[in-house]
Order: sequence, then structure tokens, then C-alpha cells
Amino acid sequence: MTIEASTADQSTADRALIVAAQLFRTKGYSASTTREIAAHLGINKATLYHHFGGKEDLLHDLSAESLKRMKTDVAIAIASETDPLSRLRTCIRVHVTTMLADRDKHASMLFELRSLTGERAAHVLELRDQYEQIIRAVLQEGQERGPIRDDVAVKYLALGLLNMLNWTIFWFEPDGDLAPDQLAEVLAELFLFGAVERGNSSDQ
Amino acid sequence: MTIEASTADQSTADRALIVAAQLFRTKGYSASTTREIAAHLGINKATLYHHFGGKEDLLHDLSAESLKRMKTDVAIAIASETDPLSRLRTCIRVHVTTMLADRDKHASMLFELRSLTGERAAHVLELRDQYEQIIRAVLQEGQERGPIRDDVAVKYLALGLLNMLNWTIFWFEPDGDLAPDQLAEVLAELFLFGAVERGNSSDQ
DNA sequence: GTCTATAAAGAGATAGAC
DNA sequence: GTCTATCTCTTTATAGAC
Repeated sequence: MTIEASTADQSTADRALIVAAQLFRTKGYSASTTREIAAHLGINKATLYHHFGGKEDLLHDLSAESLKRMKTDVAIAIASETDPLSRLRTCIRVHVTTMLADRDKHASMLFELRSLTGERAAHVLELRDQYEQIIRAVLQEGQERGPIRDDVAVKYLALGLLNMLNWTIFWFEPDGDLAPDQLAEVLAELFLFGAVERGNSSDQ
Repeated sequence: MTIEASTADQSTADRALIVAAQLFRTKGYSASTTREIAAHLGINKATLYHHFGGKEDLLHDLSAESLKRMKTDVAIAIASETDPLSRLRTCIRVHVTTMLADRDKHASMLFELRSLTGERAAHVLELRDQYEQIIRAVLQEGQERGPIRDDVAVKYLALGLLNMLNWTIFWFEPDGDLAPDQLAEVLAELFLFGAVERGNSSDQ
């Protein structure tokens, strides 16, 4: 397993987060050891503790990094869209592409959140809630000023949307037949317009 | 934590799977110990090894149980439906209700599949593939004989559908405002007809 | 900032009596 | 089928030299 590729001119701390994320996504947080992480970094186990207080800090830091990136990317992207539907489409596209641009960190955050405790857990949960609030606001705007149906509560629109988008990180293969932005397009199309053909009398 | 509730007249092996599933879902497979499982069962650690070859057997057995139940329930339910769209609706409803009826085992299967190795992994993956083939067949039939759009490949329809349904097990709260069959209805509505209002000129 | 060495605890699993 | 007792290995984390 070659993990260290293209982490040359980064600090040891940054490289540690990259390596940890890859291990956490593949084997899970609990099954990954600080020994492995140090080995992949080419440093001694003890050296890792100079950069981080402990194993859980690695998970906290990479999770926080993942969510902050998500919040920033999506917030910037939707700021330049005025039409509610375009804004939602942009939201979906950036969510998927940002997520898949760093699969390891985002998957680790999504799957291993339960392994965080105390203040570290609280902080990451807070960041997650802030991000989801952005999504819910876009959906609500779509109901009030756009074509989004209002017979389904925003809560469940957001639930369905995040289900569809987040779980993708499990299945996505970088060498598959769709690039991240193409996959995002398919998922947006499916979420917005549904699996049943439009314009037919068979609706509902 | 009271786990042992309502496992009275079951074999020790069955009770062990129930207890293991609850721990695996909550803390993850790797972070759960055979000591904890035995403690919740009220038996000694060593006794567990009379019923199972090892910790991984617990995960394998409960995962296989989860998938076999899913396959059986869905296969029986769709057999009595002839209309392609009704069949898909039924598929979604049974998937969600069966899954949520035993959250612990299904969530453990979904999340901890990566912790299985060798033949145990191969067997569970085979069961999962068999189940997904049932879903794909229903979607394909919907394209050929029903109103399901054929501009999105079955592969991605299945991906989007399973994303939306499976991830729900993470968020579902038994004491929430929707019962499993009501939640299934909302998700079916969303997947089939999309988030954008129908019948408007704003489509596409 | 990195190392050697080690502490202290917890893990999965087994032997053998009852 | 269940127990006591224990083995063996691995884990996270720290002390202290360089």
C-alpha cells in the first residue's frame, strides 16, 4: 500500500491527517493503529505524539477539516446563484465534488463520528449541524420562492437528499465510468425530477 | 444500558447475535469486545467460544441473517404485485420496514462489512449482490414495461435508490414523528417523483 | 523534532475442571 | 453448556536521551 504519494511539501501534521484518513476510511478508526499511521509516515510511533495529543485528535482534526471545507465551498458557490433551483443544483454539485475530492477525510468524518467523545464530538457535531443548516435553507427557499414541492417537510427533503449524496462516497470508484461532476449531475437529476418519467398521465 | 430486554426464550447463540448487533451498531465492530458481549449476556467470556468460533463469526452470522431476511421479505412482497410501479413501491416499503425492524443487525451489516475477511466476507458480499440484483430487476422492469425513466441507467437508479434507503438507518429515531412505514412512504414519493413540483412549466 | 525503551492496560482466544 | 484461570499478543501512551 502506497499512501504517501504527493504529500511531499506538507507539514508532518498535515501528512498525518492524510494518512490517518486513508486508514480510517479503509479499516475504520478503531481497527487502525497509531503504529500503522507512523509507519506510513516513515516516523516513529512516539513522534506522532509530538504533533497530536492522541489518536482521537487525528479523527477530530480531519473531521473538522472535512466539514469546514464543505461549508466554505458550498457557501461560496451558492452565493453567486440567485435562482432557487439553480442554487439547489449548485449545492448538490459542490457537495458531491468536494466530498469526492477528498474521499478519505469525508468518509472518515461520516462513518467514524461515533468514535469521537466529549468536546471533540460536540465540536464536530456542531460543524455538521451548521453545514446541514445551509442545505435546509436552500431547500426551504426552493419551497417558498421556487419549484420545490412543499407537501414534503424540509426535514425530510434534506434527509432524502443527504442520504442520496453522502452514501455515494461508499460506492464511488475513481476509475469508474462517471467522473465526480457527472455523477453529481445524475444524482441531482434523480433527486429533483424523480425516477418516474415526467409529462405522462401515469403521474401519481 | 439494558440490552437483554425481550430475548427471554431464545437460544444463547441467537441472543448473542442480538447483543453483538446492538454493540456493533453503536460502537462499531472493532471497538466492541467479546468481554462486553458476554457481560451483556450474563455469561462468561469463555462460554461465548462454545457457541461461536470467534468474534468475526458473530459479525458474519448476523450480517447473513440480515441479508437473508431482506431477500425473503422483498421477494415475497413483490411476487404478489403485477404492475411495475406498484412493484417498485412495494420494494421500497418492504426494504425500509424490514431494515428498520432490526436496525442493529442491518446497520452492522451495512457498516461493518469491511471488517469481514476471507470466506466470511465473500459469503456476505454474495448475499448482498443477490439482494441488489432483485432491486435492479424491479427497476429494469419499470423501464421496460412501466413509467420509470430510461435516460438514467439502471445502475445509477439502483445506486440512488439504495443510497436514499440504506443511509436512513443512521438517522432514524424510533421515537421520531414518523413510523417506519410512513417514512418509507415519504422516501418512495421522493425517489419516484422528485423534489420539484410536477405539472409545472418549470420542469427541466 | 525525532528517537529508544517501556509502561500499563486491554484485546482475542484456549486449557481443562465441573 | 458453563465456569476459573491464564496465555499471548497488541494497544495507546509516556519518559527521557539526543
